[in-house]
Amino acid sequence: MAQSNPPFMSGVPELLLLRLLDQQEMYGYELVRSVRTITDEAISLGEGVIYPALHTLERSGALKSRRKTVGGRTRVYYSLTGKGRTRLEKLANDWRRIQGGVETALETAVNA
Amino acid sequence: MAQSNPPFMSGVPELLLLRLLDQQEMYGYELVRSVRTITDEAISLGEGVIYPALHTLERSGALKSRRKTVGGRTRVYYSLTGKGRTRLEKLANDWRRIQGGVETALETAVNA
DNA sequence: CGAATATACCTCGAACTAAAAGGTATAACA
DNA sequence: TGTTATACCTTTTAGTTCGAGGTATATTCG
Repeated sequence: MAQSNPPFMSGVPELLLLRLLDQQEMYGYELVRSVRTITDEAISLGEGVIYPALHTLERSGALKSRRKTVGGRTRVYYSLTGKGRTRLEKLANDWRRIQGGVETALETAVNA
Repeated sequence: MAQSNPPFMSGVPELLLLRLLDQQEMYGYELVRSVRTITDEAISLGEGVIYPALHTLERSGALKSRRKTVGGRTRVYYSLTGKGRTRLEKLANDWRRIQGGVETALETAVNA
């Protein structure tokens, strides 16, 4: 019945968001730019990725939010919960494991 | 009309296959185990990923194949073409770029 | 003043990848 | 003889991300 695991490479957008929000609270529109900036332009996530991800993370209890009106515009600021911090640790470890695997593959000569 | 780019993280299975086949010709069933081995168990790709990927790569001209019968069993050996080598370079660069981006994000402190 | 751009939120549909399961067939081993 | 290992393959499903679109207010510039 094809009970599928998530693709092994996925979760990077989530990882980046959690990492950024672990350092300071931010709002969605700000995160769009911050992701691009902090990854040195290597990764660019559109609003169509960021907003749904934030909602999912909040629903899962990894983030909490509060609305704040600044100069007539409403912003939704997100920050990490304890659960979110745990999740961040897990995803960071997963990533490092994958990354190490790929690196080994790219650098190791296959000695038959 | 939603002409979507491939997800930015993808192409790792393809990268691993090209990398392995750049070193020596191999057949599908062998690659299933080699991927697991060379990535130090970090990445495991099933046959449902490997075989379709090989076919796609061959169709695109990155791989060429030859059949070889060994002990009553037919194996399809794949090896890189020039095009495949170019593709490997590209994917390896893409990967390093992404990897660097994530690493920076994980390690950089956000100084407001 | 009016128009264009920037800020800020959001959703929906399509595209793409990868996972799992299932299917065939031969050989080896117990 | 039956089970496990080798070796190929496809199809279905699930999951993620992408792009396009939609709303609304503020600012900037001609």
